[in-house]
Amino acid sequence: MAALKYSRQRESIKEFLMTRTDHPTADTVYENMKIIYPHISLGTVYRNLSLLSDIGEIRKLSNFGGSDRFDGRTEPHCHFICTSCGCVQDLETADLTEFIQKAEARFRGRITDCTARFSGLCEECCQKEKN
Amino acid sequence: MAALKYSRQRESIKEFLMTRTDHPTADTVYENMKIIYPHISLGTVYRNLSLLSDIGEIRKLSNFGGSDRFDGRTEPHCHFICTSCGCVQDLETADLTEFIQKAEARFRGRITDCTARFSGLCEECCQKEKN
DNA sequence: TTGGGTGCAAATCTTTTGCAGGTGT
DNA sequence: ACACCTGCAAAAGATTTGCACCCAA
Repeated sequence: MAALKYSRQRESIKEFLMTRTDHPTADTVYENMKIIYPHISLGTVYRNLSLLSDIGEIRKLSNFGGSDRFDGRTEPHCHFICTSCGCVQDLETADLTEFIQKAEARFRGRITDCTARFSGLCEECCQKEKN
Repeated sequence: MAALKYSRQRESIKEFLMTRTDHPTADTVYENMKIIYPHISLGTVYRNLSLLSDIGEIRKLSNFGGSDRFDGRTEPHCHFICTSCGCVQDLETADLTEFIQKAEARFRGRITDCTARFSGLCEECCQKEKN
């Protein structure tokens, strides 16, 4: 494991993700970083996203249908994706730990993490459907 | 929705998936189909996998780190991926429905599906670690 | 000074698609 | 015959990587 050196790009990427709750894609991060660093490259964004997610400072949400998304919240929580508008939201699920324990009880290996993803209609799309 | 016509390639792909429990990637399916149909194309494999998954005869498991994987089992069940060897296994989780209900109780939209994915060490890798 | 970080561009990998010809119904 | 399906190849997207230069420690 290489020693980590400070980089303002990486700090900005992390800060940016902390301010967002919509789980942006790498490209969205890139677009926003360009405002601050006009010459930043997509490669740098990917490298840092991957690095941050490796050291656990952000979470990478693999394929919700298109590009990967990134999440500044690292505590365990679940995600919801709307099948109509495609938005991704956080979901509070208090029983995640319990759920993991139950699963581990009947599994012959070791479970350390769980990613639960719900899908359906978000509040907004639910409303629209009624009209 | 277009009318569905029989195709031996599609049947073989489905049959193949039913015999496997390791959730192969499109490329693995392709390699195996080539044994039966030497001239089959990767495009055909992708088209059929996507079609079968649309009509619910197979399940598509999006990004477990690399390519998508496909599952011949369609009843609700969870998956486990080993962080060490990368294998993907089925996991029996009886309480999935209950888990969904609990989540829906505190959500202001409608939840219709849930995909839960566990990670950790599989039985084999657990053993190896002890040595 | 040194090794990590960056920008740039090319390369890779996965998946999708246009097209012309083949095939089930 | 009419759609749908296929093989082939090119295209499209997303992510990774090689390289030369830059910068934090």
